[in-house]
Amino acid sequence: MNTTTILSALAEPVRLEALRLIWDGKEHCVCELMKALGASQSRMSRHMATIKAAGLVTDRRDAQWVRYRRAADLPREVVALVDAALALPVEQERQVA
Amino acid sequence: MNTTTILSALAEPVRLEALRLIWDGKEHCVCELMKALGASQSRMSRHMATIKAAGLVTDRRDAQWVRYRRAADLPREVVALVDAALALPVEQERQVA
DNA sequence: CTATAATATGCGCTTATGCGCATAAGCGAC
DNA sequence: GTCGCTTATGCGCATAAGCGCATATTATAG
Repeated sequence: MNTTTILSALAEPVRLEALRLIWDGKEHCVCELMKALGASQSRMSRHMATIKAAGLVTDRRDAQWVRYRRAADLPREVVALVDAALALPVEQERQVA
Repeated sequence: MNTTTILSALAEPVRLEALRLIWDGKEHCVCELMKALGASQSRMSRHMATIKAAGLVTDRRDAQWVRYRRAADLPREVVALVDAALALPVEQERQVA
């Protein structure tokens, strides 16, 4: 459990919005998240890897899908941090034009 | 008020520890912080600028010192976030040898 | 004025981050 | 085996972040 790693994982709009979706405790595949957030496949996959490396989610192979879900038994301090981050205003992605 | 900017400001050990010191509401000069955290002068100065840009602290000239203090009237969601971040374990800086 | 102290900043450098593209890998259906 | 779908990853590139060094800036004291 690494404080900076967790905070860095939160400090990116796509990752934070992915966490918002995942925070419901249900399973979400990468394809769902990438569509919901408008991210490319590789981009989404790597962001999920970052969130997973921070320990905030777990993943599970299910046929051709990988199901991500909120990690169980997270320390309450970590849950409080993520909750607090999700309480901040949503950010829009920078548009190109 | 920018969510990612705030989270990025927290996602660095020296900045987070500086915030811990500053979070007491009292004024702290850069020289105090750099000594307390073992950071060089320019490093500390820039980190404080980052925290200030995120809106978490304000500064004030006082003779040759610049006094930083926790920003007043922060939205309660932001205060909750910083509190939650400060509740996580302190990180030690990577030592060279 | 000079000297000293505290802080900010321009510069160059190194490293980290984020991205798309292409491809590999995993899995089910056939 | 092949095909199709989903996900991960190697690669190259562009940009951002972080740092030290030196110097500029701001202020006090004498």
